Amino acid sequence: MAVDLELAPKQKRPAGEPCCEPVVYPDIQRQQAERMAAVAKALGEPIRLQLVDVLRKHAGKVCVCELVPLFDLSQPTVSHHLKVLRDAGIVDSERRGLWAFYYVIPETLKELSAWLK
Amino acid sequence: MAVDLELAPKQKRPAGEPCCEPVVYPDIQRQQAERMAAVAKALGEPIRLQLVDVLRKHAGKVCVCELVPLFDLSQPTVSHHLKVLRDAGIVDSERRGLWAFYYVIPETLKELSAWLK
DNA sequence: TACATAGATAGATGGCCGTCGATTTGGAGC
DNA sequence: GCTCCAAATCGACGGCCATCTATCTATGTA
Repeated sequence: MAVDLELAPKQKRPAGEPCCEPVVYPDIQRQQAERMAAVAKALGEPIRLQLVDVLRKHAGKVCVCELVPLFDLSQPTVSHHLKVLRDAGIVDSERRGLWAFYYVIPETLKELSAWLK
Repeated sequence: MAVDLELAPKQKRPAGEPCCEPVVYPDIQRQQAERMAAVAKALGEPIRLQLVDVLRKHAGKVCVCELVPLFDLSQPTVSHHLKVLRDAGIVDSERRGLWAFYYVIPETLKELSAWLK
């Protein structure tokens, strides 16, 4: 059984002892994982990922009034999801008169993409 | 106001009419977005992303009994999170005697990484 | 001024999900 | 058979979150 390269309990140990040496997991990695998890969480809702998908398909910025009819959801619900995406730093918005235009911030997605790779 | 390249309401329209032409959003893209959202959702919990982080730091496979003491969580909770990751196709496991060894399936992460890029 | 419209916010509701302790499963060894 | 142990599953609880309707804010127009 080739467990040499693997992280396995080191040996048989007396009952009552902890099962194995704790693996080190540095705080820096922990913090970055938490940051990435926050971005992933925002993308974890199908509607939000679809919003991102639509937004980045357009070079410019997309009016909210174009986004709402794409989904079988109320306007406040879409507005809520856009806010979640904005709070996660995935999109940003810009107001022009009555209209609000949303656009993707590519760096945030790139950051997660790089972490996953 | 330069909205030429942007997705903006096309014109003033009579009251009562829908606010704008619906943007086309093909079902294929919708389906893939939903698949990617499922993966992102599984990664959206800090503990789960940390589990993935630990697993991929090791070339081989990691025993559950090594993972549990890394977090301030009960054994059933860690087991639950591992199951969520496995159901999403992000990790898989292999039993050897009393121990269970988990490992990352790199393709799934690559797929999401590519989608984000 | 008043009115209409786009989008954001507030508050309520229902369901999902993370967590736990208790129990079960299944393999190892006696 | 029996016991011990690692891991998974069960059942319950509590909090978070997606959704809605209703309302508010802000801007444009008459």
